[in-house]
Amino acid sequence: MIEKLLEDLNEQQREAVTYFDSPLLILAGAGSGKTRVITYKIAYMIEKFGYEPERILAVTFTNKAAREMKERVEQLLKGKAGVFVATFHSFCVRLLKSHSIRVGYKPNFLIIDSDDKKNLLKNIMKEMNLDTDLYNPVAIGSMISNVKNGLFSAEAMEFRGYDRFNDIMETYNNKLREMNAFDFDDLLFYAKKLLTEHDDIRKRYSSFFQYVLIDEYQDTNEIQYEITKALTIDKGNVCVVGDEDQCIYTWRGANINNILNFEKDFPGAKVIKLEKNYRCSGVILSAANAVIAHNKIRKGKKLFTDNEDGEPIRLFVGVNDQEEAYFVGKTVKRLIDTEIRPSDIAIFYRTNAQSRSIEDALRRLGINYQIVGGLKFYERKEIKDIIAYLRVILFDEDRLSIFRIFNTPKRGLGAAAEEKLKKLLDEGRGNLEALKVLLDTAPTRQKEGIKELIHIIEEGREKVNILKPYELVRFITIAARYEDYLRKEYREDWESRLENIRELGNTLEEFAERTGFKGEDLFLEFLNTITLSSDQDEMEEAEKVTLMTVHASKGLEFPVVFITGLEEGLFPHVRSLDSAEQIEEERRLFYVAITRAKKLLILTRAESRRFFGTYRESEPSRFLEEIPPNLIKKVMRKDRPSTTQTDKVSYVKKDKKPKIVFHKKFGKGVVRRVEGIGDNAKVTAFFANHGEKTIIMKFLKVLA
DNA sequence: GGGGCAAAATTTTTT
DNA sequence: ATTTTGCCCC
Repeated sequence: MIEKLLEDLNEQQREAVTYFDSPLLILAGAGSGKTRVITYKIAYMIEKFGYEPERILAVTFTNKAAREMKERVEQLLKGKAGVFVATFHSFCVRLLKSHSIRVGYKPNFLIIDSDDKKNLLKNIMKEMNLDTDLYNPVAIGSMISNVKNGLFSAEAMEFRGYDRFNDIMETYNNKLREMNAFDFDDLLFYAKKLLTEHDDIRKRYSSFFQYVLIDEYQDTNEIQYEITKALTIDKGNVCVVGDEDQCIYTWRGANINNILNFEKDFPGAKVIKLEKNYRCSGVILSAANAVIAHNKIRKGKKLFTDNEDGEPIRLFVGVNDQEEAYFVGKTVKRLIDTEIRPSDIAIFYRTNAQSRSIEDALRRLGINYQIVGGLKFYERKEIKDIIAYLRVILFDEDRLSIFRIFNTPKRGLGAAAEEKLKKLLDEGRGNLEALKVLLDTAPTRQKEGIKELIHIIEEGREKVNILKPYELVRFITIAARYEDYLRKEYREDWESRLENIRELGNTLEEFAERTGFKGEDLFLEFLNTITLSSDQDEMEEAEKVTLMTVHASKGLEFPVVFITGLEEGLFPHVRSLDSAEQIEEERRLFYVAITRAKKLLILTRAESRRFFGTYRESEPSRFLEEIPPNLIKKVMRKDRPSTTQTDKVSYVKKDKKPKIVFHKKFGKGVVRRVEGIGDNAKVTAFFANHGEKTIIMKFLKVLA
């Protein structure tokens, strides 16, 4: 049966699937059927050689990709396969679950996100009385990350004038250890430590896994390389798949040399190039080839395709970013009005800040869209608050979360009380005990607030293994009077925030059903899973246009792609102009963007763009000149944006009859204004007995 | 301790 | 231009 499947493949793909004699590097050009090759290879191993699925390790870049790969293998094998598909981070978590004791951690560890990391560093540096100009928490955080990833030593930082760097990092690591918590880098760092410094562990896993596949190998860092090597160097049972032309994460430690030097690092390695592109139109592929040919740091591939040339690439130049956004919106609308589905369209930009003007334009034109990246569901304040309560209930030593909820909602506990709590915790007490001591010494007007907190923690701990997960969320919401707090602090959108908390409860229930975890374990697993969720993992499959940064678009494809902001200083970004290497990375980024497009590619730029409130002239991106002019058709300005474009509110059209809506509490109302679209639109309506109210659309019924 | 105001920061890309 | 932070006063 598997032999029959091989007939679907071209010669190079087939060779890539069936080759097992030595370590294998598959240089997979964009759209060359890489996922197909990996899934067929896994199916082939199982069918032909009888490999045990759970002893095949496949590492992907996102959880979404992992899920899809698993599904596709199971489709091929017509049944459950149980292949071990993970991201590097989730693989490391699995490893640490079993062996964390060896690196001085308990197995029920917590993973902290970058927000926690920032707060922790902020506290540490405040305590050390450091100049916040030089010692910026986020900057120091990324330096710590670089040190943990082996990019440079702590001494190098001290040499650069950060003479307290080592102290900060040590304190930071100690605090994490006291909290039994890992940051993102620690997961890789300690997993690598397990595999390289504990030979029994390395032997156990390298003999357990019959084969290891690593996808997106061009974006692996030093530590990930070491992990790969530790797992496979004995038997050479490894296949890495990647494309050096798509390496776009060197700034966070990805080492392009991992892929460039694979043959040196894995003796006897074989290299197979996949150069036939099945995704892009001829025109789009020619443009991509022409652009990437300007790079020097590469192994060199030349993609070709049997696809038709297709439509020319369009280029639009707007006077400013708003006109650019308006053009994008209008064009999207026209495409949707004809034959294209919204979910077939993606709009890319270099920096998150650019999304704003595009969003405004789409909203004004009534186009449904989703943003991949940006503020994630679990990063919303109300969600982080409730999660902090959960964490305090679960982890007595979680110092970050106790401070987050200490006076949220307000319960009369200010800076002085916080300072006292801090002292008590510094003396080595757990959260609960510290609060109890605090209660004894607190002035009368603070006692109630502290009692409330103690009650939530004690009661929560009793209930955590008894209540259903969403009931615990409800208990917290009620016990902390969180709904009152939302009503008071967020008059505009408290309802949708409360709805988000309910959604958190639902997600917990689903997670419980799907994974079978219960009680404390459930919450712990859930928290760690959401911390490791990527932007793409949160992507919806709804009928919406998708907006995202070029980085976030990695691995995806769309029939229609817009690449916006093609200007010097923006794309390539101004912070990447100092070196040839950085320019090459920007070019790879542009190459990634181009090759996401299947049928139609639309490029845009603006002659002037707003930065920090003031307009600045901008030159066309050098990358535009690298595309052969005969592939491009310039689009002329036609309809200008309306002169009232500063006005973000779209008023109800006058020629239409007034809409009447119904609300559970306020009754019938007449719509005055609508801001936004869909379920999340803010509707301002006049209610006979309650006056004008602004309500989220999903809480309203539209009456005929 | 919290509300109100002025000053300062914001924009690279993220697991 | 908008959002976040920091400071002052009640």
